Amino acid sequence: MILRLNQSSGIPLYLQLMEQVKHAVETGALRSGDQLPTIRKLAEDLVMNPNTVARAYRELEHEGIIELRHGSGAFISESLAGVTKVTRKVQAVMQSAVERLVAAGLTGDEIRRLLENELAVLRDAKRLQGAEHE
Amino acid sequence: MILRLNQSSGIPLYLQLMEQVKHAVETGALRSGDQLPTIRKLAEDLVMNPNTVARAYRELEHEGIIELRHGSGAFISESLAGVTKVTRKVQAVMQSAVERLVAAGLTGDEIRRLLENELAVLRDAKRLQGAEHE
DNA sequence: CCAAGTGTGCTAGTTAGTTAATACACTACA
DNA sequence: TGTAGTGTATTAACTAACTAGCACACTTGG
Repeated sequence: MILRLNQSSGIPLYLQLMEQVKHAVETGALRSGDQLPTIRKLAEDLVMNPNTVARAYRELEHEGIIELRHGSGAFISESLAGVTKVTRKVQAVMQSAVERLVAAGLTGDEIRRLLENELAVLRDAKRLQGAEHE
Repeated sequence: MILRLNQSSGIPLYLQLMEQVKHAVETGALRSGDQLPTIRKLAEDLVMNPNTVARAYRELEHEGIIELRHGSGAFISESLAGVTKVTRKVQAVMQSAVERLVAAGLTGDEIRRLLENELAVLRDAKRLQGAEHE
């Protein structure tokens, strides 16, 4: 598995790392039990501070994507077995929607706004049902 | 038209203002030619610095949503006439997709990631066609 | 032509987020 | 059992974004 960084993109390095690991998991390039590069090793390869890699790993663990074992290393979680299949179906839904929107001439930003509006509507609806807003 | 702010949400005030103006335009609460509140007036009503309102207005102008006239005030652009009808259709596409995804148990964040992935795929596809990345 | 009301520009203070430096604690294995 | 390799924790420097203060410039209407 190959990880790359874009130092000048303005996107935080630790987020770039998280994104790439997630994407690798979703596409199947990384599977449950696979070991990730060591914090120090990866930091050296990418010429960055180990703390930054550590932060990416820590947050990935918090999201349940990976598992950190103290003296051993970082591994893809075991509980992600059936996830990819569901992901495929769900991806199809989003893909079809995005294709139609792009065909209608919308830009990425406009599509994002559309989604945010829709999510806002749902939040409002929930609030009216008496649910707590997180 | 009523504008409100959430001081403690962590979302920048000027973005909250922009969002609400955009939403009002999309829902038809504001129409082409309508005058918006004065920068100072709105700043006073909402207990914030006029510069923050000015920033929101400036960026809305840059996006073509409103038009600023120096000694006069701020007005909704004239060129937004047919926009809302297209918006309706396009909203329906997104709404249907989001409903299905929520029904599948996905959270807002997960749906956002799904969209970002899809947009990334499109960007990559375009790049391979030789198009320039903005 | 003047005065009140409008948007504009420049500058600085404040804050939150990101990254880096350094020292610590746990685990595997010879 | 000790040592090399792993993740962890604390602190500080750096950076970018947001907001505010204050002075300027344009327009309208009397």
